[in-house]
Amino acid sequence: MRTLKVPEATITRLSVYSRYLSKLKKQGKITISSTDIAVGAGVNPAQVRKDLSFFGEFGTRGVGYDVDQLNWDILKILSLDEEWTVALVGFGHLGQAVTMHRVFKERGFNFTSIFDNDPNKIGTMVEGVEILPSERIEEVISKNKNRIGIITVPADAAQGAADALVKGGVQAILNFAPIHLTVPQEIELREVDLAVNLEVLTFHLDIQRQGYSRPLSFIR
Amino acid sequence: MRTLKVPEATITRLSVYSRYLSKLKKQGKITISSTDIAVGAGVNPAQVRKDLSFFGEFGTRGVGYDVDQLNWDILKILSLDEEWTVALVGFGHLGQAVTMHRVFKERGFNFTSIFDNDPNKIGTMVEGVEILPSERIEEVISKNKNRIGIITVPADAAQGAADALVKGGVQAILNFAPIHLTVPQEIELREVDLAVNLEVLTFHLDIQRQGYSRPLSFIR
DNA sequence: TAGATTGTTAATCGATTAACAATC
DNA sequence: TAGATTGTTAATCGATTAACAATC
Repeated sequence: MRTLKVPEATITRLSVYSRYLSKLKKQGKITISSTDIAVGAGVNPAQVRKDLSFFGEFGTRGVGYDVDQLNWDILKILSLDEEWTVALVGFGHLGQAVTMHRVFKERGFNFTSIFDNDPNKIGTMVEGVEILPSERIEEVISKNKNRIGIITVPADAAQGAADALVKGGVQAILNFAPIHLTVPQEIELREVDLAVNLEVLTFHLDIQRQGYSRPLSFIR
Repeated sequence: MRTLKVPEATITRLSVYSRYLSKLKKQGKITISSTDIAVGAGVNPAQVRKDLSFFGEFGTRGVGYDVDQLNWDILKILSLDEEWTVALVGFGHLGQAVTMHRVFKERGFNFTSIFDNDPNKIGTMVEGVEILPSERIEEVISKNKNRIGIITVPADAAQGAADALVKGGVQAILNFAPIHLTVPQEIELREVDLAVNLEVLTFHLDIQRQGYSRPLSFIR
């Protein structure tokens, strides 16, 4: 077994490259250079080649990469050559946004378990899936064999949702609630914080007022 | 003027610390150590102290930090001591999720311009704000003096939305569309990619199958 | 004074990028 | 062969963390 040290950032970029390649394919493009991928993804060309080099050789020197082939290779690396069934806890606005999000469908994610505690929502069908109360998370998740859980509940309910998901047997959690969750070591946890991203902007906008200069690395 | 090299990651963590401090304050906690902040934010204690050190000295040796004071100090650093008015383009599920999101209200963000091209939505009021067609972005943004724009339209409409926001005079853009946008250098751009975050999880879950080992830095 | 905890330096660690040989 | 572009090494750059003096 090869042992590689793949940076987390490499994985996120591979996902971006792949989506850009899908788009290029629709446009009928056959081959592409690392420079062009870099432009599409907003990164350095050397970065693109380095990222790919963790997983093998995918291009042809002097020529570039085959758009379709490279896309498939990356999808394979990301394990997107299989179908994934996902559980979602919290069918509020954010939960609805996630389940309906075009990009998740396009990339083969299937929401097979949906939970919410609103009595008006429980029992409702969402694209063939019944909304269930969160007390049934453990039971239903393990029945449906969901390996990934997405949390879109308010902050104060998020840890409870995570605990239930873990009990039900998920191996990975994507948390959108604005709170840091504690999960067992072996569970993959990824936290996406909407407010933080907005607050990084406010920091930068008033940077002159406060007299902090930006590091060179911020300059695009 | 002091010249500091503040890592982008420091800013995101400050935002997380601040939210955790708000929570602690509600719980009646008066002082806190860097170790406890670190636990709440899921980072290293040295990291917390280092992050703060870019901006000054906020604690008392041997004692710790005053919860409320530190929170205000961080809010000041992030420029959250002022009100921010925000423009949103795309009032689909994701746009609704963002405007309704509790955390944005709590942190003082005010959506004063909302755009969507759905004829059924145009003219509708959302908490006192009328939904307008996106051809009016430039005009309305500059009238409302929005400095920040949030993009929650589908990928193929995102660049157009960004261009209009820039023409209207926004200084920062938060992009949720799954595509890399091109904006003038002086515009702060932050891209939050929902699909990417899910695909990082699928990569990790099938890592054994493929035989890639995870770097030590991944181990929590 | 003893114990606790900050603020900061220096070491470590990791990620990005430039450069270039390999090769189509 | 000349031009183009990859794959990879080595250098650079930046971020994290350990350690400890300062000090409450």
